[in-house]
Amino acid sequence: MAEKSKTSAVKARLPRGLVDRPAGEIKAAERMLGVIRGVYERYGFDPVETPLIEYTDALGKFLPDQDRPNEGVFSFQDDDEQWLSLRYDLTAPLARYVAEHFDALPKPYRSYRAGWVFRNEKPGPGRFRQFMQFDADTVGAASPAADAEMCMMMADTLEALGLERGQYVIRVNNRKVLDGVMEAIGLSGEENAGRRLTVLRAIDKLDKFGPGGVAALLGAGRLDESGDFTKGAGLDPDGIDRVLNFTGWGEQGSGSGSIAGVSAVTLSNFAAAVGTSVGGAQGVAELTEIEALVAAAGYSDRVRIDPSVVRGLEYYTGPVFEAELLFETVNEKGEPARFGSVGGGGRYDGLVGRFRADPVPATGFSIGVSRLMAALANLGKLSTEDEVGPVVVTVFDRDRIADYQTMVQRLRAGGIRAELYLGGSGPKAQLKYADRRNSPCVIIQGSDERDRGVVQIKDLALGKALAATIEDNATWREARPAQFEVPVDGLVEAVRSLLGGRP
RNA sequence: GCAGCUGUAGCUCAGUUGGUUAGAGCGUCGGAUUGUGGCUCCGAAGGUCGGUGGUUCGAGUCCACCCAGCUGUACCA
Repeated sequence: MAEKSKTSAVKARLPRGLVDRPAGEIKAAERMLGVIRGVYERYGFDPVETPLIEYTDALGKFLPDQDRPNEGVFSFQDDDEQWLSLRYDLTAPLARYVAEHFDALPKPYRSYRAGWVFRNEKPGPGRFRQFMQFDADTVGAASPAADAEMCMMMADTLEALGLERGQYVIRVNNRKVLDGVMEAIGLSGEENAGRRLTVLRAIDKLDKFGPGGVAALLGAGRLDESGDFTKGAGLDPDGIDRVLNFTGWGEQGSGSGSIAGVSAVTLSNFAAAVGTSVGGAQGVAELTEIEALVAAAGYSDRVRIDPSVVRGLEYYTGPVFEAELLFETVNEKGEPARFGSVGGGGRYDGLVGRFRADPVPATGFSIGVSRLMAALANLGKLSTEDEVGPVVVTVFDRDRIADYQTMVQRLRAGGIRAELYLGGSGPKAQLKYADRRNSPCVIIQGSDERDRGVVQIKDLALGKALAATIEDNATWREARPAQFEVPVDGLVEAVRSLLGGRP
């Protein structure tokens, strides 16, 4: 008897933060991507694809001059010692692509792409190290009309996927306004760069900690439940008040708390909050124009100016957007949970310019496909049921595999998904196999049927329904529920009509 | 990175003050039924008890260190 060598066996295991995708999920995802693609195409965007791997320096903010690329990015060295990385978003590779083919592309250049991106960081619930994004970008258009279009297209996309109005909102802010406010409270200048970042991070944490927690982070700092202390921005009480009021979480009536007609109120609030800041005033002007375009197109109920949107701290230079789902749901533990952000974007006027002498304005939006898919599944807007399997032609007589194979080919030629049972087990196991494959029916031809020139067709779904009323196995087998026979020549037609009667 | 919690069969878990051969349910496979998927019944396979070292006559159980996972937090293009 051969010893099983357990110690030498490689353990089958998936690296953490990564997931396998079974058939049902892949098919559901394909349907969903098809819907998104349809909307983007209708808006006049064209597909473009770039590789999963880029030179590390092309990906952006990461140090060409350090010998080790930043953590958070999967990187390795080519045989010529150059650093390569897996892309961590789709925007930086697009900027590289546009810069490399700048003269050949029509400007403004409008494109979309779906693809896997990778982040080498700690995974969490709903956060993976490989996930899919679906982006659309307009490169070479400085007009706020390009930003407004992005927001409206996202709204259209979410509705095309089955979300109803009121279940989501596209929130819009402007990085220049945020900078203007900080300038107004005395945080301008190089020496305050760190504190500005802390303030932005604090604002971004509203959904997690609420206004009280944000106030703590703006001031001295915050102690979390585990006893960990996060150092704050160190603003004085007046500065904290002004930031909170600006965001609308203080006593002011604007901002994320209200819904109808807020944008106009928020904008006037902004104008006051940025004070004399030139950049801030410019940001307010851009938002005002976006708001006017959105209103004119009838999207004011879905696209809203909101001071709490911060987004990527590094490369956005103007308007920033975020698509947020508003409905509550329950997680697997039965606790109420919110899906929150399922996508975002903004204007990144500096990104293409890193590769060229002259700046190139650009704006785009990115959808987190996996997260949005989870939300849609939760809402029942995405069918994740098992697909109907193939018709299985069973092998009751090992010597006549060629005959069975012929039946399979006839079914396939008739446009029916079908397969020959290729295992080595007996009839019982074959039926069990077909059941697990979720086959609509199996084809049976033993010697009896062969002699009479017929085949048995067994409707598995109907049989399952009938089984509920039968208790003992002898009767169940005797009755052969939902099974009928047809002449061999009528096989394809009979299967087709059986399938046709299915929902 | 920091903090807390948890590691026993493929999965979910039980395992007494430290005591003989570590159990259950589900799942898997086989049989009852060699021409028929469900139900039922019978049976089988499946474990370095996360790892290493220590205490002890004796460790799944106690101690130390390490590893992994989960949760929170930091960071997040």
